[in-house]
Amino acid sequence: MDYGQEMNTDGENEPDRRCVDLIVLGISYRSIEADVKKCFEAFGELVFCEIKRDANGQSRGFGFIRFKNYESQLAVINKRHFIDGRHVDVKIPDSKTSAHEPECARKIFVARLPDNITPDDLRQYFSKYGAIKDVYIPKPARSFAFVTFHDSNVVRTLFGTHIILGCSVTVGPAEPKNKPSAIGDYPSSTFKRAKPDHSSLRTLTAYGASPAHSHYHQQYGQTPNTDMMHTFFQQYGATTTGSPKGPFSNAQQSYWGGTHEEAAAVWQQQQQHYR
DNA sequence: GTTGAGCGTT
Repeated sequence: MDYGQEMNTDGENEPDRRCVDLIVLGISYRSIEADVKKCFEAFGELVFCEIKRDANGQSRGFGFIRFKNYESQLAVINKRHFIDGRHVDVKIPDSKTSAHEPECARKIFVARLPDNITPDDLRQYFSKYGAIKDVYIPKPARSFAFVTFHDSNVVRTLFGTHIILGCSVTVGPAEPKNKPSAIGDYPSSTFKRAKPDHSSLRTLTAYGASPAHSHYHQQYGQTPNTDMMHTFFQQYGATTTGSPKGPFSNAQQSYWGGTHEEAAAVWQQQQQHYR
């Protein structure tokens, strides 16, 4: 699914100036794609135009369009237009930001947080990177927090170490909510070779990281680093003090072996061990 | 064969 984003004709690769699919509401059941197209092409070139239909081909009265240039999108959005004698509304679809993209994609996990840091502190610090939707700090404090942005694109740029109020904190991707065992959500094709070695703590730790790795891959298309794994373990209260090389030394190689089921089992042991 | 808030079979 690619609508030509790489063309970069109008700065559309910049996070806030990208064209997205727009929902067109209130289309006449009699209208066809050409009618919708004709209406919106007056504002700029479309790369996509579609009316949603049921199994019988009957229009469902709404559809989606996408412009090539952001200026065009700006011109039509949240305005009322007329197609075939009916007014239609154009909006950013809700499905794009909620259902289609999980909330955790817009969320960072902040670890090693001093207990005296407030939500306002975090808001103030991270707002220089992008608009913030929510800041969550558990009560009582547990040395971590979640910061949710409006745009998922800033998230991946923040992974690593940050200094907030003189304290070094670690930022990593947030795991899916209510799913510490959401290992089944990750593509098992990622893990298909070796068997995990239950005899070594190092391997246990490495396997425990695989959901985070996989999640990272799926969400951000990059290979996670040691720092990020560190963050992941802290999320679950695991002891990660000491050299980063410590329990993480063979994380990479182990990550690529083993199955999700195995990783899940080992992860359970891992958590027991650290209690 | 009608209708009129909603959210996308790929």
